[in-house]
Amino acid sequence: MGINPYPAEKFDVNAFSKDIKENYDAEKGNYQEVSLAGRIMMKRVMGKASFAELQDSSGRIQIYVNRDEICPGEDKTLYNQVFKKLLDIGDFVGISGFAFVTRMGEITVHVKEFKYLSKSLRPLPIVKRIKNEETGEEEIFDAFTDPELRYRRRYVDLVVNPHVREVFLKRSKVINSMRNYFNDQGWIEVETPILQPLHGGAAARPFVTHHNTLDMPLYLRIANELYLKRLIVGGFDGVYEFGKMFRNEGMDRTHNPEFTSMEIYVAYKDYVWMMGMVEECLEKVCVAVTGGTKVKVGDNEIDFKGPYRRLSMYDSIKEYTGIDVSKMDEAELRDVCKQLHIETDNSMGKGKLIDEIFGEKVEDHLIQPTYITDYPIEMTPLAKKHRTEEGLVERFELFVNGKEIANAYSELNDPIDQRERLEDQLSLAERGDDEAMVMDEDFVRALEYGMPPTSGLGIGIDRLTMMLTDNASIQEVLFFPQMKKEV
RNA sequence: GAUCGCAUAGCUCAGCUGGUAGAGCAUUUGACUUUUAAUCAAAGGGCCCUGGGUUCGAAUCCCAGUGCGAUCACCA
Repeated sequence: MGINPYPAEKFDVNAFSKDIKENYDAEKGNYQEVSLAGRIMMKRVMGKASFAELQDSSGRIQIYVNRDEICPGEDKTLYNQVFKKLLDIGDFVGISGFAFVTRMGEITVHVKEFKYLSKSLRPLPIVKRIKNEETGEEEIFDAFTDPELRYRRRYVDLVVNPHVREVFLKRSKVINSMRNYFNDQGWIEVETPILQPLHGGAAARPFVTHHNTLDMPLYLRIANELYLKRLIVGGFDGVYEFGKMFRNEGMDRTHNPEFTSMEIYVAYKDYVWMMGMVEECLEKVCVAVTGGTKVKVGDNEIDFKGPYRRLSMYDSIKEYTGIDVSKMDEAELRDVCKQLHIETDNSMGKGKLIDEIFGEKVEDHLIQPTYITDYPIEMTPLAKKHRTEEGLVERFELFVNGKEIANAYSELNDPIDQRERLEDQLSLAERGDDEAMVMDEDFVRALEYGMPPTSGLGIGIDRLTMMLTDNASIQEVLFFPQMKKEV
């Protein structure tokens, strides 16, 4: 028939379905020469006239096709063969025509020209949506819901499930609004190595790879903290990076082997200042993504409007267990764990025991955004010692809906203290702790050149997006979550 | 890593105590010039996840495996 199913030339679009549906006014007579392109998602043929639904990037709109209008001469092939027979759901077409309202009251594009843009060889899942006349709610039939198929063929998921598309648009807004906020403060977006000779900056098992020319092992980064602090040494006042981190650990609904974190370091600040910054930033992000400061997460309504409650870790334990652990030694803490029915083992030090109690008894209660401050020194080798409290560091984590979404310190900039703390980690590693940090001599050397007092912050972007889109699974906020091999 | 659940047509799902594989939508053919989950008439469509076993006979029962999900443990 001489029809190219995959034409090379461009097709100029001058309107989107959403704009037409929102702004068409029969009295004004606007949108009388529109060109749209998209996929055919439904077809209703009735002899010499037909209706179809065209889906473009903004949504769907009904189109009306009349045989004698798209085929004015004797040759009715374009309508009878091409439109009625060959055109399948999922095919891309370009149309030109004018907007009007049907007898049923639906804004529709009356097609004058019709062009094949691309053929779909595989059938799309057909998802039907109908408005229930009694309730007014939209009911969905034959939804494409199988999680395995949705994740493996995300492209199909995105075509047929508009709510999925919406999640990823929000994810983009999370990152963009945060980036805009940082840029407005004059901080610099930077990039640091993903392939690192040492996997520093966090406690996790890395992925290992090998560089052929250098003939040396390289690690996919588990964190970028140590590199960002080198840049503060180098004289930047504020640096931040959005980037993928890689951890070779278990997978579940909140863990993917690669995930996105945002880390920021600002010179001449401390963790108290950082709490104020985070409040301001998250409030703006929440408004950008959801339109307001309140967001529904599961059964709770979270309000991201600052200021957030601030509670030291010891006080939080006292509040939810009635026990003051602040002066306890390791043996006493072990007794407390026993009393609270928390399992412990001998490798756990004082810091770990406190963390266990916190995790078991406090975390779940922290629904509205809450800063937990001042952590035991043992678990935090990169944070500065507390200015007044012995045995603690200047650190906070932000908890929302019972989950941690941000972690921040007054950064340790004393090179002698830093070396000792990393050496303590080494001895932990020798005792069998496979999550202990490694010594990074160059990083300590950088601190020896002098780093200004600095506050640093890390936010898990995937987790934050899950919260702001009310998704319980990380796979719902990643386009392509890691899957096992397809059989 | 442990426990539990699921796997049948392109999609969503039935399929009982074992006896020729089912529906709706989609697809194909035909009718229909403003329909809207269009309608009406007809047709095609299956490695019942894989491999063993029990049985005269297995989608169904048993064992093993694979994939996915949920809960738990570890972590962000």
